Amino acid sequence: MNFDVFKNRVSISKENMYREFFQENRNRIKIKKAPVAVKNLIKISEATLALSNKKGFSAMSMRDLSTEAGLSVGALYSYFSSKDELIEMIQQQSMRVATRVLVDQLTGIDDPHFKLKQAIYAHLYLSEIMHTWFYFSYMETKNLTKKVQKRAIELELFTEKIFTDIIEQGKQDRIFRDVNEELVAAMIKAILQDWYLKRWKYEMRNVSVEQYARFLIDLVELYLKP
Amino acid sequence: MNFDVFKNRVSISKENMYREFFQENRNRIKIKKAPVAVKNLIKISEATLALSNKKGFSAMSMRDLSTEAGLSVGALYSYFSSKDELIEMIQQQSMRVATRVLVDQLTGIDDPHFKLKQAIYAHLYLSEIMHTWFYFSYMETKNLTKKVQKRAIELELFTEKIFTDIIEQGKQDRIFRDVNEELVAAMIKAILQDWYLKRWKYEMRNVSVEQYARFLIDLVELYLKP
DNA sequence: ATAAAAAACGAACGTTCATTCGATTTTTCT
DNA sequence: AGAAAAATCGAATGAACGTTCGTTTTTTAT
Repeated sequence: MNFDVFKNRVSISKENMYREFFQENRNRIKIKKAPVAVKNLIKISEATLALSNKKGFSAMSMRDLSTEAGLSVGALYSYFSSKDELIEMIQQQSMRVATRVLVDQLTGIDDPHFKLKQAIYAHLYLSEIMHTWFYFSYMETKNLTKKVQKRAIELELFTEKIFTDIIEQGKQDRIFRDVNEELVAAMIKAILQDWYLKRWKYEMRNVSVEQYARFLIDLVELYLKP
Repeated sequence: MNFDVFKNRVSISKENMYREFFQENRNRIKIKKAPVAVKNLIKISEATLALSNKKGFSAMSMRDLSTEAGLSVGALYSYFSSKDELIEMIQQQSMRVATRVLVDQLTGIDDPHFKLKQAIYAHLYLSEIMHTWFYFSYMETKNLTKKVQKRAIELELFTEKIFTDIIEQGKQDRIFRDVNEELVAAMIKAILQDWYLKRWKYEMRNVSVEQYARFLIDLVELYLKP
């Protein structure tokens, strides 16, 4: 599976993401019209992630955000009621999309070899499409509210469990050798995360997502071979 | 090599570290007496790393730091002239110790198998001893001054090159098979970093440093076997 | 014991922050 | 076209920030 195919299949339209989000939060958001709200929610979300990833969320001022998003400071507060709520909003929205895509990509697949491969591709490609959010989530989680931290940790463990389960299944089927599946899963996650955390390095060296995916799959398959 | 042996061998004494640092920066630091300065520099450094790792460096106020370090705000400014300089000071000090230990541990070793093993142990054990600084360095670098960022990137590439060089040597000696050494080195670094970035996870699961080191060494040796 | 030197103190300063809200502009509806 | 509703604006507010500096306390040297 190559990157473009995945991108199309998933077709995460930010438009759809935020329209759905707006419907569910009509009561909290002061804006009435969906098209206006969706357009600005996207601008705000992208500006927040861009600024946070550049100099850190707590160093990002609302004046900075106002400039970057092209909205007045007052207007920003029509979409959320505090800096903390802004983050909660972005996190809730992004986490939902990410988990939905991951689960969708894997349901119905039984063969551990294939499922493992698919899980790696899905993770990697997803982090490529939603790069700014993945990076933000990793780097800022510890600085955010307890509520947001808790959700982030749950996601980390949830995605890791996807791998643990696949490996366990493979062991039972005698397809994989007897390994410590928790350590292998943690190792896979660490390598997946390095891709979006050290983008500058891989770009510098002209390593493509596909190459990286192949490398990781080969590594894991070799390690699991009975 | 187990952790305790390493710990004794390198004997990174904070006392010595900061005494050396004080001697070199007598002109900048307003404090005259070495014992006083060293004692407080250690307190300040540890308090800074603890607070930053909990809620982020830019969210840490000088009043917070004053409380945590047990020194008045005014007294803090006898040791550095600005928040930025404080970080530069801590980084300079820690980076020097880290690189010195790594280089010392590897000079004189020729066998690629053994050198690779030693490099992994040294990295892992060092990050265990200097955990707060490694964590801080990873998480905060992007929020700091350009000067400090540049030094951090250089260190990342320097330590990665240690691995690239070992693998290259092993390939030439026909001990390792023909692999993309840049990707393998990046993978090793990612796994090494995961150890100090996700400590909570490995503690939760009772994984020891030695176990983790063994796992990584086995993985790499298996991957490199001709 | 006392004076001088060193260290620590913390209120005060000017700036920047998140957040608010009455005024203004833009859009919608008749 | 004009009135009502929706959206945007940005100056104002008070709290919190990094940093300074005259004063007080502690240590050192005589």
